[in-house]
Amino acid sequence: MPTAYRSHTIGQVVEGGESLIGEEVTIAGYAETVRGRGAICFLMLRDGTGQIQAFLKKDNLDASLFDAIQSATRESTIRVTGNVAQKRAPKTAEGESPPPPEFEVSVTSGEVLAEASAPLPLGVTDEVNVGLDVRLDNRHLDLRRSHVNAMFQLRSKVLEYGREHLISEGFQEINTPKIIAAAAEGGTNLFPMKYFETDAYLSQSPQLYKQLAVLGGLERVFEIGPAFRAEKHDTYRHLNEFVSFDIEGAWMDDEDVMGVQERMIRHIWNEVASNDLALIDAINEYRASQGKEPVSVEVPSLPFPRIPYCEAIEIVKKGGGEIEWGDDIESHHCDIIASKYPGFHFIPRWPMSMKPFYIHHKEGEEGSDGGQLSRGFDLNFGRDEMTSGGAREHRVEVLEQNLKDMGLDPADFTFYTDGFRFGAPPHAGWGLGVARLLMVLTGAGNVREVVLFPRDRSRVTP
RNA sequence: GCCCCGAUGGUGUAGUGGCCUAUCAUGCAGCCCUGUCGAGGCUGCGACCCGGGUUCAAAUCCCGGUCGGGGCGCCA
Repeated sequence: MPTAYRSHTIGQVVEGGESLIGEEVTIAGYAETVRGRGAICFLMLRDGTGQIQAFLKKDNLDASLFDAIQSATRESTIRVTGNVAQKRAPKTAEGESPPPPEFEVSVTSGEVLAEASAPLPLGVTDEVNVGLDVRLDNRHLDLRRSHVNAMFQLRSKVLEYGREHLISEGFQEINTPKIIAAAAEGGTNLFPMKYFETDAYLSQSPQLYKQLAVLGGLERVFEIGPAFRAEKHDTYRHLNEFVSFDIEGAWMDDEDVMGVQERMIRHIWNEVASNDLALIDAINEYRASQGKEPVSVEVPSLPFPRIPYCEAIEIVKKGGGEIEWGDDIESHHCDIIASKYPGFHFIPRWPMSMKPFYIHHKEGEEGSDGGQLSRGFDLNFGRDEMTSGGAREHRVEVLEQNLKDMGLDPADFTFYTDGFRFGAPPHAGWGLGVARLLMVLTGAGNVREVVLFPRDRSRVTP
């Protein structure tokens, strides 16, 4: 649709050039390069949909406008009006076949909308590398780089396809509070805040609230929302504010929700592979310039491998890792497992002692040393954990015992446990780190790459 | 919280006590050329994180600070 500033997007002119030849269009964008200092001038304009060359001839337009555009700095925003024409073919080396026809706009009028300061804090099209910190300090410019832009377009697609899939399985979208009164789950540090005269915290997870929604009869719910953890970690995969893709479903167990998850991930990969490979190409073009292997969207087959905790421990032991039943499976252990299962894989049936109080267990399900197993699971991709989930405890007396066993006071959780006193459906769910999934899809080596304005231990701005 | 590493023009880098009035690329400014197209050619501009110390001499060695990177822990 035309807007006040343009009749066409650049993408429309690039793709529909043939049928637009001779037609007058108005386009607007960032000046990627401005070449020519004489009687003619080439302006490469870029908007969110593509890029195109605008051709300016001094004879064809107002002299002061010609000078203004010709001397415009890179990344200035410019609007031009002119006729679409086929570009003259570039010189090609002998034997090379000429490239397909391209189009340009032969400018007759226009306007410099906003001049960019020079020099730029980071080059949008420069070949030189830029450090992540400089990029994040200037995210507004970093985002103009095509592969970065592509990553965030993919992020939107991942959320869209994920939503789409869950809705198709009967899930409803909810929103839970991010300001909470008490330590919701324990186990992690929360950011304290003042809520008027009361002490409050930023929510670490929608866990307890999405369960209450299910207990209330909403049956199947999901939420895409922020979670906050006041942990001083400093790694490529942790942030203190992250977006979590959460689901919870009544009358389901751990195996049921693993099924939801693997189908959702397959759907996302499937849709990206059929609709969005241009975005992957933009990323791969950049990766090639950095000497990196291209990423490919390989739709995973179902079911994902299930490697129960006990078996995972054995794999780690056989692989030379030092680990005992009851230990957490750490990153270097995951490397051993990942060498056998490089893609997505579930690790179900963790020891109950390692899982939160709300995870369900079945009496009699025991590990090799007799320890109680839980119905909690993780989803990993390679060495990285994507998801934590499980069947939830729906028996209020067990729930209260679990709280006590973990050193928590049931009296602090009545807002939650009261939800179980009047009939509670067995239910299950999971939380998936959106950015971690995106790291897999885009090949990003750092979670900060795929988060617009990441919040880590030392960064609260921009 | 622990371990390791780093900080040089706007950006990315070279540099291992004197060869540094500091390299290269990119950028920026100007000129030339040009229907260019990763345009090209020429000229110029621009930097050693901060504070102490060692030394005849410090970008370089030492101490402290600040900021950053990698790994671990913990987790999504």
